[in-house]
Amino acid sequence: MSAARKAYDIIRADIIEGRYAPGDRITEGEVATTAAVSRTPVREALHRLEAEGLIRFVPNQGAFVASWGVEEAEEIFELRARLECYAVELCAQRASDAALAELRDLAERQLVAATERPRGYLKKIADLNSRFHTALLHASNSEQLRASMATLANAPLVFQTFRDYSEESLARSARHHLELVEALEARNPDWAAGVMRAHIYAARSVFRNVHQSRERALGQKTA
Amino acid sequence: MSAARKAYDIIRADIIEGRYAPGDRITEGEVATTAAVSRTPVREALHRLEAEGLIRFVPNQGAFVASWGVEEAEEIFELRARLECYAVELCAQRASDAALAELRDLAERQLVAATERPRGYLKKIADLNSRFHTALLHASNSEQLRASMATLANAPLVFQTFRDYSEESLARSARHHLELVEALEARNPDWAAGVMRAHIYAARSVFRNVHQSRERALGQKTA
DNA sequence: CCGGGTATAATTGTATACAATTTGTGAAAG
DNA sequence: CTTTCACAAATTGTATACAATTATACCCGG
Repeated sequence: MSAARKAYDIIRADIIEGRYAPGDRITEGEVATTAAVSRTPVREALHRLEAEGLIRFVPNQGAFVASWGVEEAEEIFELRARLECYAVELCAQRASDAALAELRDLAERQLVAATERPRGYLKKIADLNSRFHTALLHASNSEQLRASMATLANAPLVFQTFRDYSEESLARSARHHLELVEALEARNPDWAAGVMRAHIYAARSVFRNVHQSRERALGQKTA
Repeated sequence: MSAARKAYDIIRADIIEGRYAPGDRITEGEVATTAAVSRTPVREALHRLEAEGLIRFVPNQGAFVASWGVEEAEEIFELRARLECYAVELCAQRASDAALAELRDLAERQLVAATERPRGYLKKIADLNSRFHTALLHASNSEQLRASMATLANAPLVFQTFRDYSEESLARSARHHLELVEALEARNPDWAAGVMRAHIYAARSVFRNVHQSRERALGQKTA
């Protein structure tokens, strides 16, 4: 594995898993030491992460972990709704049978995990969910779309909220995926887009509820 | 100006203005020489351009100028339709009066240029058009949207097709901009989005016609 | 004449060294 | 005691040097 990739993986994991807090400054030297590579590939990784929206660069000051307000989160959901709907429309026209089979497999395993809830099922669901959306994007086979979506691959947003999903919401999310596959197998772009819209807006609704709960909790704490 | 920015500007201009053909390989050393900087900032610029979709990286082989088929062009128009519609919806809610005034000014000047056609009006229209869409994006005030659109800032597509616009198409494009401003001033997101959709799909139509003409011309040539 | 393989050259990937800018500290003046 | 200026430490930005990988050219065998 290349040194740049190594640095990228480490920094990304540190951000997503919360070892860097939003707004934190990431110094190149520190990462270079922990990753046991030089600063050059670290800079490369940081710039890539900036393009993906996980960090922001300030000239001559370095990299800071991006922080989203609730407003920006709403925008991300809106953008995902529009772009992923387009993705599934393309999929309905283009996806190979093999790709559809893979999507079905992922969706079915996610539904099993969501209903049977084995040990560590939350992590498993998050992983399957991520792979499902990635596979979808891949099956849409559009380089331009992939590039646009890359900036929204804000896994933190999805990842962090997953543990706040109710059991029913988790199952519904998995069922959305399954219905989406059905729509794709039927080669019906409108159906697929409709399911995807519902999927994203349902996720936004969960996010809003969680956020409001947190706000209330904070309000009581400070009061 | 930083060396990285310098290299970025040079490479980008070389691609957009056709000095690099699609599929061409860009070697770091060559750029470093012409830009009079070291390879380090050149690599940085290349990676940024990759994020913006203008070039593609192959590991251990370097950077290649991206090439779009007609299929990819269609995708870019689709993506622009969806993203810019969202942009104007945000604008209708958020844009300051000053921003609206600037947009109106740009649109009016474009209409004048399109109807009176002074010397060098094509370049002027291209410039005003570009500034209009940039101002729109800025007024929408969404960092996430800006990042997503950056990957589609494929000026080559817009720039090259402008000289193929008929006089009527040029005027219509300018009128679209004016009506869009009117919709924004009325704070009506649906109206604004509708105008934008029409605007983009009209542009796509022109592109298709031009493309088909070119195809025919090529067909006769080779026949 | 053509295909394969090896050696050489060119290019990318990485590390290190240096320059430029910023930030933090501390002492002196008010 | 606070503020301001200067200096020092730290960090980013860039250049250069080196290692690893890939492309090319040439020679040899068929």
